[in-house]
Amino acid sequence: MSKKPFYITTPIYYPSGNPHIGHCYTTVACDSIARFKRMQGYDVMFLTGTDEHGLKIEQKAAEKGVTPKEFVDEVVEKFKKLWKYMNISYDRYIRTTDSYHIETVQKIFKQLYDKGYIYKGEYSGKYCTPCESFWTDSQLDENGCCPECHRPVTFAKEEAYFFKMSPFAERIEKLLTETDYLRPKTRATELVNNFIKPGLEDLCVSRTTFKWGIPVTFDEGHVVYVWIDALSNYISALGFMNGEYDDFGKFWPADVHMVAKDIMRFHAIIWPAILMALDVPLPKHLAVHGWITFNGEKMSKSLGNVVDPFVLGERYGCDAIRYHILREMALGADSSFSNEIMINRINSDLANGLGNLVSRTVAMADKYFGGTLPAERETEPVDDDFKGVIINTFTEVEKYIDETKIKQALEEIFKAVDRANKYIDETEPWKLGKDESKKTRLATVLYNLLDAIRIISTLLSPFMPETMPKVWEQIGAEKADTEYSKLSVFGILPANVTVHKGEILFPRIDVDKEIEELNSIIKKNMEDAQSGLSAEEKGEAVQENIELSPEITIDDFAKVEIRVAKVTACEKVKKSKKLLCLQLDDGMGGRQVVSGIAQYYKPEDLIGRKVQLIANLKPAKLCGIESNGMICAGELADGSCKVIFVDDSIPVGAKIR
RNA sequence: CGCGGUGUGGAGCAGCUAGGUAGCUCGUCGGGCUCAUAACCCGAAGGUCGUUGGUUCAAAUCCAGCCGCCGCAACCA
Repeated sequence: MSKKPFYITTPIYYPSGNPHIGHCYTTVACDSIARFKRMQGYDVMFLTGTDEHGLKIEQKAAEKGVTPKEFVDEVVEKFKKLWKYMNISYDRYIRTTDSYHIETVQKIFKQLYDKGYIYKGEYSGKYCTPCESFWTDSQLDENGCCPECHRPVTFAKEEAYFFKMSPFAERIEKLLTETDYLRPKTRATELVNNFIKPGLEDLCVSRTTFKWGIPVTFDEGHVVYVWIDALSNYISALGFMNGEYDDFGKFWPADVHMVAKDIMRFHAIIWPAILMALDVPLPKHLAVHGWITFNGEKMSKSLGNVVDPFVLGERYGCDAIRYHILREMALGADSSFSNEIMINRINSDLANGLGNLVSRTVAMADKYFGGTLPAERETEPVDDDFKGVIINTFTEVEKYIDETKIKQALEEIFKAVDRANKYIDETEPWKLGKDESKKTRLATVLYNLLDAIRIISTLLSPFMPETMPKVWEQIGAEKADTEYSKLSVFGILPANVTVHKGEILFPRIDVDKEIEELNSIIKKNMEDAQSGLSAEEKGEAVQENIELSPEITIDDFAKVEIRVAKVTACEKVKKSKKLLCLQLDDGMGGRQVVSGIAQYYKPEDLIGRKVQLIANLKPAKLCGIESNGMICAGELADGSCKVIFVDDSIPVGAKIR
């Protein structure tokens, strides 16, 4: 009987920086499912990897003065190191710089071209030279200017290849709304309304503005842009259109692609479209999860709250980290990673619940029987309910795993832990231990507990692969006792099982003390990050600017008219997150300016203050509101900005030069 | 009138599709127990289920309006 295949993937991560806890999230989840499926007897292919092309990598490498390949090689090693540390059992690691992947991408590109799904297009008048970017008609702003820098676009005859999306719109809509491809399905309407109903736009799939990518074979100068390059890793890794592997027939279509919500769109719309164009079956499920937030805030390097997985692992063990991540993860929703929640979870579930259960059970077997139970039994009615609950756990967990609901699966397992702790209270083994005539009953109770722990720990082993073997050692379970087929049967451990008292599995953590220490680590990281950032980035930014901005003459400068203006009124632009609408007294009758600083200033912070106004800037509309000029602000390293206020002694309308 | 989601005891959530005693985890308080990692077990307190109105014998659950929060789109002139 051949094993049934199961194919699960993480996204391929973009190695422009070091891996962090966010990367762990998806990967640990996939790893757990992969391990579970292996335990169930599936032939599992678990794929992860890195998406190594693109402009950003090219730039980062240039900053460091190394080649792009050298740059990614280094980061990839860090990813692999982290996965090893987190016990990630991937079967294959794909790098988009691997030659076989390049081969596949080039062939896919060519095939889609030959089939007519990819065509060569031109941007006539839709190229922004300073941004080196192409824009489609609908991307341009109200004035037909570049949506990034809002300078006029040129009629440069840049050419690019496009992938036709529209032929697949209907099928994709059905895929999203009528099948259970998307998990959770709640976001399907959002996708359909935002992207499919307005009409799917053709996708730009090649670039000529950077070199670090897979060359288009039949058109020199063009490089395959991210979509086809990155997404097709899921099939190139199986040997689709390349000679490296021969697993496509076996493992495709994928059972689960797991991704975070920010790249849901690409996997929900673009990837199916590419596959449809290739006439290849679609993957079965796309499991989307949220982001890790830290104390309620989105994780961000500039905030310094990026948790280093290695630091956490050192402190609590990587299984505890894995458990917390998995236990908090809900499909679709964000999950919090505050120190307090994490520590409390580790304490209550792992230390007090599971760890203590193992500890007290083994300790009693040790204390009352010297470690080895006598084989005689004496059952009582209370045992039946207990055994029933434990055995039932298996069915529930299996069901949840098939639905990619890891959180619920873990909840189910820990219900069993609670039930076992309660069983100890029901049976009061410490009383039995004092009565010589009840030794047989006592042995029965302890045996039931040990066998329950056998089931619980086996079910948990895909999630906490490092610790569960230690449990087996303690309860005297042999490898054969922990087989999947024995999870639904009670009484697998030998009747005269011998326990081995061992180390504490999950030490209880002193919450207050620990949080204090973590906070100081975070604080230190933040300081390091800030000093590191500002030194590094400032230096580089200055250099870059000198290189990038061409020299201008005094005449050029004279074209810019900067004047002092006073903010007379200010309000937030409704329905916009970033915009403030300012009324300015410019000494020329007043004007209205819209500025993207709402995240940093409240309207009342600005009213009455004097600012620098670029007075002769061409008017534009933002969110439908007219803006006549702009006010000057300084940009900080973290992307925020500070308005440059003017000394009150300078009169309104004064020209700055 | 851009699109979608969400608002439930101190915190985090389930319940809402198929209306009918409001449930779970953590926390708090009280009790029990002592095998165990100050762990475990039992019990209690604590909720106008965002708000207003409607449908109904009956609404957290259906409908409409309003308010708040989040996401997407848009948006840093």
